[in-house]
Amino acid sequence: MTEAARDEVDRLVAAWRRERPDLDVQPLEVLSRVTRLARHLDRARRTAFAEHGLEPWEFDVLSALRRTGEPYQLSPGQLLTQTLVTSGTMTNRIDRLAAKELVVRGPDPADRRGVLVRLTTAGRELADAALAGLLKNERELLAALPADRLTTLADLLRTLTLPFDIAEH
Amino acid sequence: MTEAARDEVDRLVAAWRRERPDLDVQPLEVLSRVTRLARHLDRARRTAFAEHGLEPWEFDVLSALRRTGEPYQLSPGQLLTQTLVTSGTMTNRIDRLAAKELVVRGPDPADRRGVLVRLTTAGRELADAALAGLLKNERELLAALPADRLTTLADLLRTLTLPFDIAEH
DNA sequence: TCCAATTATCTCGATATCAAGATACCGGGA
DNA sequence: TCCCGGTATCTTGATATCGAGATAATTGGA
Repeated sequence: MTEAARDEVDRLVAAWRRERPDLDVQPLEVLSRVTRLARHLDRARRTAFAEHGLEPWEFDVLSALRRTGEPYQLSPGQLLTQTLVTSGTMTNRIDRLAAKELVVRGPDPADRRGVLVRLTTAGRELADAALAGLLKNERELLAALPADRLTTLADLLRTLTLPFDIAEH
Repeated sequence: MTEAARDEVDRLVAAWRRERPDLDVQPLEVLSRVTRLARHLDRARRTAFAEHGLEPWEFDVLSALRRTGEPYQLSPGQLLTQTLVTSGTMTNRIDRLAAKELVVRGPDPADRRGVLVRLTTAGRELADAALAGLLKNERELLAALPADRLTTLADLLRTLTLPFDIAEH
């Protein structure tokens, strides 16, 4: 640990230790980094998707449908739990994606309250192209760590996300 | 690995492996978890801060000023780099915090283009109270991991955030 | 069969955010 | 001294998001 560079969170934590030496601010070492990294990732993704004329939120929805497999359809409610947005937001998103003809909305034959959102061919192709670009981009961001360290990191993060994912059934 | 529970990202990755076995989706194991965890954290923080009548964005700004130490003031530009928002957003935030008399805006004696944002006494007290609540809350979220694992996690995350923090000087 | 509680989706108003451009000021060089 | 690129902040217009409530259909029990 002789010459590892300090990041913004190191500075943040040092500042708190100086100002509030009475508090244990260790949680920030992990959680502030998670928040800040997510923010940076958002920006990086925005640029990556722009090559395909897509916004991050559009990819969120299209990719959820794409990885479901044939016939590439889900209810708005299922899309909610995967994308962590509210129902009003999802309605709005589906409207806009339908206007671009990347998805179509159809009735659910089994439940007349329900709706099924299905990927069009154009939507599927776009999702596939954008995914390839995303993975290429993210692989570069992760190149700083060897594969076994990435596995460790993924495992540690899973421990933290698990309670949330269980809480929502 | 006999009975560890699967989280939402495990399902997501499994779905991609089934649909696109030709792609290496390992990056998602790390980065999707970061994004989703950040989202969950946002919500948890929102609830924690609500006890003090604060929004997360308000704490972002107040805490940056608080940890700077006496006289608790920074320029809008310095606040930008710490909170990762755009300048228009920061102007708006300062306006609203000033309206609630949690900060005051004053001229920078050394640069007439500049502005200095300073915490009021009410702002400082609120920041201190909210920080204590935040740490209590986040410690619970991290209780699932022992201290040495948290250190490992923080180190791994630092490796990923470092390039971003360096890029912006 | 009927009713109440639950579920699924959508509507609407308020608001925070971003991107791009405007304004004002600084500092160095000719 | 004058200019000019660079810097600091603010303004504006467009837009995505949230939260709360509305609507409609389902389910299970009396």
